[in-house]
Amino acid sequence: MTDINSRSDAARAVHGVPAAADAPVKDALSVEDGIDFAIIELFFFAYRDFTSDPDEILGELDFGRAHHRVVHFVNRMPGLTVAELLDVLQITKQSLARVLKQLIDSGYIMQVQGPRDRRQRELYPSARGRELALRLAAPQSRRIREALRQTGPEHRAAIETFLRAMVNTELRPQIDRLPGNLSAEP
Amino acid sequence: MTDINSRSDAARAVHGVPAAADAPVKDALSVEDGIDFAIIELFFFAYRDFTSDPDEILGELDFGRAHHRVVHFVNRMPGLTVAELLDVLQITKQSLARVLKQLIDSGYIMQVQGPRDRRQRELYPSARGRELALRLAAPQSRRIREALRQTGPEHRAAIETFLRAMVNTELRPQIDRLPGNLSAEP
DNA sequence: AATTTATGTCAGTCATGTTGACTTAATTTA
DNA sequence: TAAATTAAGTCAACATGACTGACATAAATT
Repeated sequence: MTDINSRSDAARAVHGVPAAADAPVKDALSVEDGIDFAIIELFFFAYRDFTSDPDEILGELDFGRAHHRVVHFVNRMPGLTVAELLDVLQITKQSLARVLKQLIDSGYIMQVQGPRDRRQRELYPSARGRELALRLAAPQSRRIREALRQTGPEHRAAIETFLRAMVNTELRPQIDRLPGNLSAEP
Repeated sequence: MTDINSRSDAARAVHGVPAAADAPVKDALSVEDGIDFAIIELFFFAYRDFTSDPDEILGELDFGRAHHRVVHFVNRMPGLTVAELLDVLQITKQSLARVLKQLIDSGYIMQVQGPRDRRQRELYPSARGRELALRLAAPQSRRIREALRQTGPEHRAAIETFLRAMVNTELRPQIDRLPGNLSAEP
């Protein structure tokens, strides 16, 4: 085991660490510091467990979270183009390419040449892809249902409003365009 | 560009894809399928933007999200041991080792030999580490404050209850032990 | 006819997670 | 006290999913 209090010169250069070791801070950061730690941490733990349910199913199929996201949005917005999918996921096309190829090769997602613009590829789920999307969403939906039950279902609107307000303003129109959201079609 | 409707034999073997191409499913998955897509998607988008704020600060320091989590919990639970930190983060010690070493080398986190059990290493932030934790938490807290304002602050309790209920039951005691949460000290 | 756009692909890199094997020092147990 | 267990650290190899940059093809637009 190396010396318990040592520091490399390289780190000192990058971070400008003073040569003299300062004292360890022993008091905990707390709400008194003006930061909403309760919700910050709840959000972290909640999201971690929220994603763990589908992860198990995905593991069996040798898929990852990236596959989940693609399957999800293709099922929610069938016929969307590759460019539109990239826009929703906010990743690069090189990043999408691998998982999309795997999903197409294994028959979960199908491509159809764009009817107006034949350069485009419209993405659709196959029956198998539809089934997978439902299977992945089911445990998440169950978790939400149970959490809402514990909270009191009358608070549903407030929770939706809060989560929507947590999203960057410029992305909210995109969310509202998803099917089955109150604000969608007339 | 390769044939738009082709499928490898390998994929067919693993996933048991039928030889005949089935038809693309053209209707969108929707609330009518009995799944709470609204909250599933809001949670996804909200968490993505929630983590993007600190990501920018971390990028400047050549740190990542893993560093953020370590800095956060060491500041919230100063003096916790390596084993306790692993328990909170739910990662392996080899995974933690890299980022923890970097944080110690660059003077954000300090180790103190356990007073009772000298095998243990208690982790504390330095003044610099405390400062970083606050700097990373600030934009997240601001986002939450603004979202709560839009929702109506009277719904705060419901939102906390909901998020807490989204966490796996067995982890809730751990959350409640964090400082400044109503249910903590008397 | 030239340019732009939509998609796909190759190659390399990085961050962060994993498993497995092993060491050292300290504590606990038999 | 000797043996076993525990806390922490380390080495090596690997997987996933992100990134950048460069380039190819076909189709649409200018």
